[in-house]
Amino acid sequence: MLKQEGGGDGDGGCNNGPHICDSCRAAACTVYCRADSAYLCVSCDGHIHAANRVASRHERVWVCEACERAPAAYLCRADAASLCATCDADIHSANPLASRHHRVPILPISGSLYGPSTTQVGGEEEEAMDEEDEDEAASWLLLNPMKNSNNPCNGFLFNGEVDEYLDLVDCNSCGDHIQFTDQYNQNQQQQHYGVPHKTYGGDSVVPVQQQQAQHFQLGLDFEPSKMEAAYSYNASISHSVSISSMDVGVVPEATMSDVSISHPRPSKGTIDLFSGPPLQLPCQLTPMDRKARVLRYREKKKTRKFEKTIRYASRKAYAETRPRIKGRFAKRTDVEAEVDQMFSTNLMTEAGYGIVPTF
DNA sequence: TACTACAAAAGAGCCACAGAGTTCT
DNA sequence: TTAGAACTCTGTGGCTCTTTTGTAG
Repeated sequence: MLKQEGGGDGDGGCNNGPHICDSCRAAACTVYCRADSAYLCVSCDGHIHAANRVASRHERVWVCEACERAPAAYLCRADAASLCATCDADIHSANPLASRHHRVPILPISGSLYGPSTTQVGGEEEEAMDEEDEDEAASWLLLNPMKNSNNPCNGFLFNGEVDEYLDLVDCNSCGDHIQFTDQYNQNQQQQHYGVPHKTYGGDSVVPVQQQQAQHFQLGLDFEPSKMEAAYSYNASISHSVSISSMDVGVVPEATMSDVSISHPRPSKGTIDLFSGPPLQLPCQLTPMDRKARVLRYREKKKTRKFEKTIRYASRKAYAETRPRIKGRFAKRTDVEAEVDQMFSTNLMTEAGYGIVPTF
């Protein structure tokens, strides 16, 4: 397919952290300039390519939103994400639904990306999408944990419910939720390092998708000094929900990507934040902030997953073989227990380790 | 436009049991 | 202080029921 461009580190891969801006060497890059063969952050790109007319005509492409290490080659409309060839292949070959995502080759962008005179070649769609996303991102992100310091637990909604898409890291200090955050942190650790928190003799812990975990480590530290602490984003949604878009039918169609994230039906007893009068952003955002927010939002949107993770494959196996009455687990009869005993014995023999195989 | 009836979707809860974790002796 | 027993808690999947939302008349 597309040859990996640039490849500053020569790895061309998607397995390390985000590519650092070749100019300031501080922020994560957001665009790749072909003319300069350079990865640039929002700020440096703005400075460099607004310097003169020649520079402003440099063709740039967004950096892959998944790995942040290679120039994007395709735009996935369903995920509203720009992806490099490698990530595109990875993500969209993961399952049949993902493979149906409509993707289009990304066209280079030129001119000023962030000013009012944005002239993107074939970027109108992107721009329109930006607006949509910005609005939505504003809804999602307006409770900025950094800025809204009155309530240390502002990741939680008024009735104590967790808004799972807000950053939870800052809530560690909230005493009422220590138990939750402990669990969260455990899970986070587990996902972060791809190592089970503990190794169990019996229950074989299902390995967390390490590749995905890495994606979450990348974060979107556009302004490391300001944002890193708040947004060292690990995207652990909840203890029973994992976050891969690769192993689930996520956002199957373009419409889904819009519908599913926007205003999920509030469950009983929850407060619908979207139904009230329009909430105001806590402060005026700079274009850079907005861009960063949108990108961060997109990243979350992309990696969001509603399917639960099986932590204990053995329990799953037991549950599946367990007799049921109207969906409920039923007591085993002696005969069933015997048969089950035989079954598990055979399984142990075949597997060789006495551990229920993971799926 | 307001109301009613129905369908669809979503979420909660239930069940038994293996095994991890905690407390007690 | 350590070992073992006893107890408590957690997680697992499929079904049903309830609630909410959307649509048609």
